[in-house]
Amino acid sequence: MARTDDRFRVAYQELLSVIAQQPIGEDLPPELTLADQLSISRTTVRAILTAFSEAGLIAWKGRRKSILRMPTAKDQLAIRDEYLPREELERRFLQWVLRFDVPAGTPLNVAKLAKEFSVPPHALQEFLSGLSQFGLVARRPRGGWLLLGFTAEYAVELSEFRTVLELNAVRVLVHLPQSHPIWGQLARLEQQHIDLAARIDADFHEFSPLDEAFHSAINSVVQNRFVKQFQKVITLIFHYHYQWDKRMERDRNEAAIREHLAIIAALRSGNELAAAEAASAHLRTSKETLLASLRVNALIAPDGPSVRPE
Amino acid sequence: MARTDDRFRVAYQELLSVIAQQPIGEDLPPELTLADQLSISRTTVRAILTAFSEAGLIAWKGRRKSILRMPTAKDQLAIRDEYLPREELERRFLQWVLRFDVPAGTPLNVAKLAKEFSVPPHALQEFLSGLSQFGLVARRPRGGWLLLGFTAEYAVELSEFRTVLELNAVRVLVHLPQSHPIWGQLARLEQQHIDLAARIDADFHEFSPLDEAFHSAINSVVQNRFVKQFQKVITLIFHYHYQWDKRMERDRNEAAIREHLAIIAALRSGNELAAAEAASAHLRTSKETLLASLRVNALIAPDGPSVRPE
DNA sequence: TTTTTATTTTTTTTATACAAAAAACATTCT
DNA sequence: AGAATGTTTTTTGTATAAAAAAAATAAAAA
Repeated sequence: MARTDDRFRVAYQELLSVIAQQPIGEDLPPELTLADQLSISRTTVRAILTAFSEAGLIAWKGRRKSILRMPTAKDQLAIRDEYLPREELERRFLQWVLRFDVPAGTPLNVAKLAKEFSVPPHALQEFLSGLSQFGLVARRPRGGWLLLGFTAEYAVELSEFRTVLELNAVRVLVHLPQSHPIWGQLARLEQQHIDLAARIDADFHEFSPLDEAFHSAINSVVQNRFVKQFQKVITLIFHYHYQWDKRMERDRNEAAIREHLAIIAALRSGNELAAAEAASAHLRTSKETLLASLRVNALIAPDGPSVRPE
Repeated sequence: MARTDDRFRVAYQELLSVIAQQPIGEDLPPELTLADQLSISRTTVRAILTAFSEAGLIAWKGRRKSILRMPTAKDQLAIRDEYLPREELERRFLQWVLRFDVPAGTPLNVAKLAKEFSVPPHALQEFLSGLSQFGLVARRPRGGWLLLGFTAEYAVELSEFRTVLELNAVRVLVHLPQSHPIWGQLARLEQQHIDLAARIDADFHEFSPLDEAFHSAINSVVQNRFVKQFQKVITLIFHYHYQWDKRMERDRNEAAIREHLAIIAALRSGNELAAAEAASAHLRTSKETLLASLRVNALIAPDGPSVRPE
């Protein structure tokens, strides 16, 4: 039919709670002010005010909008959340792709998938179009979409690309002056690594967020929109896979902590080659881990969506 | 209404010309064979055959489809080409963005633009969504799209990203064995550079394609889908800008040829550092040229939609 | 039994309609 | 005059419809 009135409903509820916190008889600010506060257009503000007026919540005449009574349960407006927000779709779809490694070349049915993920079909279409930039899906020559899937080759190329970007960041970082905030950050991270290493037997699962913090700190010294773009996918994919492969997690994490500490030390030494070598070594292990987790996942989930390790 | 029958019309014309080249009385191959030949589904083949049969072109009964008469001018079907193919849209849109450097933050009207570029609105929507990955456009918080535009910062970040990728390629290339085909390719390119240098006064515009060939040869040694993805945008943007800025074209090209030759020599020496340094120097000039062309373009194209004293 | 055709069912693609929301414009009140 | 409101016009997002094309299935002929 027409576009949803979700925006109206959300703003309605918001304004309702504003009214609830004010005394009866108080005047509301001008429409434009309300529009700014609620981040909506004046049109929508007026729609809400009309609704309030009809409900007897306010007396609206000219530029006076005085509160007549406190809102009750009856004034509440149900907010339908049939549709997922874009980010949630992204998360869910990637999870779907990465979890059951769907065979490369599976055709996707847009209408069905849209229902499954509870988004309008065109939203999914657009989302797929975005994903095709990352090579996870592709448009079929005669219409429709193909899921290219998260294959071993994909993982290898992603790892290599990650290495290129991160080594570049390391090369930049190593020459930054002592006054740069990154050094303080690294010192804090170093301490956290040492702390965790001391109690690794008990708390080895605390490593995952620390890993993410470490790598994102290193990459933060490169201010480049293209790099950031990819960083998003890279962290997402590495992070997901990390969560599954539970074999040897303790040992793996302990080893990674040592590698991280080696990188920090090398960075501090100011020796570009040494730093690059330390980072390179760590990224190599990381790549191997990713590939191993792919293989394991292929073994434990060989038949369709039935096996959910959640 | 419904989807267009462009596919039908194109295939119709194609099959018509096939018939025209065969004697009367000849039988056409099975539907599936025709479908494969024309790259369409059997359904569409049958639709065409039905049309031919009704026009008295063929006698179609069971699995016999014999040609009754030669096609005449009346049998021709007009092919409407109202819509641009995707690639053409991409080319045109980028040209539009890059040419009139539209101020950053201009809102885009999807419906109008779709008409202007003669594509269905949703095709443009999808295209914009793809472009947003490259940071040229962005979705507005409250609906609609913003053209972020090709700003100087964008150019700088793009150049830097290009440098990261290309230096990586150089570092890989320098260690490749003599038997690798890239060395032969480089030798041929070197010769072409020397040739062009000798007649630079007359033929300096021949440099542009040579430049593209040179850089794409270097990058070809990195087989990575993410790298290739970006290579596309990078070459496109650099190439466009290269074409406009005609100031000092001869001198610029001559200098670039020298730099290219220096890179080739350094690569051949097998010295990674020297090669990286040579490439780095060239990419620096290239970045400067791009930035200069941006400034010039802002000066020489002060009419049209671009005059905005900001 | 295999190949080819006939028929039916899905799926994709486009157009259109329409309400919601935003934006632009005109008017009124302080 | 300037701020706020009332009114009108654009634009956008979603649903629906419908045709085209593809895919799947059943039937028939070689």
